[in-house]
Amino acid sequence: MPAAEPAPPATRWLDADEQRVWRLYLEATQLLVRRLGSELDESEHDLSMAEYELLVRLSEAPDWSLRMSDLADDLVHSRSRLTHAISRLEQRALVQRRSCPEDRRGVLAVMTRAGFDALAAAAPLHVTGVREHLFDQLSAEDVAALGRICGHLAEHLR
Amino acid sequence: MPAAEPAPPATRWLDADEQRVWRLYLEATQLLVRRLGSELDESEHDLSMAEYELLVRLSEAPDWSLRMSDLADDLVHSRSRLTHAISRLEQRALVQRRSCPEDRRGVLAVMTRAGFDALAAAAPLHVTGVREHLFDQLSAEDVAALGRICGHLAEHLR
DNA sequence: GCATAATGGTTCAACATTCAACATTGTTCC
DNA sequence: GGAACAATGTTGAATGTTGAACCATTATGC
Repeated sequence: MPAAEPAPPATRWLDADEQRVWRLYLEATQLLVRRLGSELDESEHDLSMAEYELLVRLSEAPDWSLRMSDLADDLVHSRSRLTHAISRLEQRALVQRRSCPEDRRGVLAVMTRAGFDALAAAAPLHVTGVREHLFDQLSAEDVAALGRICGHLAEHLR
Repeated sequence: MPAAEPAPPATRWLDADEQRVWRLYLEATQLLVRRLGSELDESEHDLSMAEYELLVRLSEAPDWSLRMSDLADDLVHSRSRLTHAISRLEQRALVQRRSCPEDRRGVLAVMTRAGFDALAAAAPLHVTGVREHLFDQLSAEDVAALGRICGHLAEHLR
């Protein structure tokens, strides 16, 4: 007689409340990024939210430059996605590629002056959106809770 | 003399703490959906997370059927996106289209038995992921807070 | 040293999403 | 009843994303 499969542990289903929270989380997140995205889109600034975030990271880095893979990890993007995104920004002269001195496999993404200007031009609109649609909707306690929660989740998932 | 432009209200920038929360929120969310997506992807179940969510909504609807636009709104997807997604699922016979009796503009998406089976097969894995990566990481208070927070945000954005 | 493995990044093709244009049906209001 | 308008879905093209295969370089083990 063949050995029986070990019984898989019973699934711990979500109760009604957990389902509600999970769906609200997905819905709120989708609505938020869609709203911020369309506000940017309808403006004269020709940046997507992903491009905005990318330029923000570069703007904070020494020499406005970061290794491709660091940037990808920061943004939680695949390597491939970052390659394409940087190529598009490079076409538009908002970013340049430079080879990395220490590691000849490496590539540095360097924001140009034009990149900085584009970021600076879009920043007021975008930040206003984040404030209006996120922080203005929440009490100080809830903002603190959101930080704590996302910190836990990110730490677990990283 | 031409009238001066009214001065735009000064941007209320994010302070360091708000920036931290905002980035953690984006990072945690990306990490979470990426993780859940890849767990589904690596399994034998041939469903993306978006397809899973779509089938879930249908599974809860009377007759396993919903109007296209209701489904799109539920999922916070564009009409076009839903059209394409349903077409792909229809190719795979997991969903069917039927015309809507009351409104001849309308189209009903109806889940098939095969669709239900695919959903049921994938559910234990996916639900286990949501529990493990989300609910198991948070205290009961934080889960409640997350629900409250996302409820506020969604209500404001809807 | 040299073979092997691991890392960094790009490429290509498949796939998914968006946007604008369109066709059809419903609604409003005169 | 008919004209304008709104709502529902679809289409096709452009764009963005993914995952696997790939090349070049660096690290590791013997």
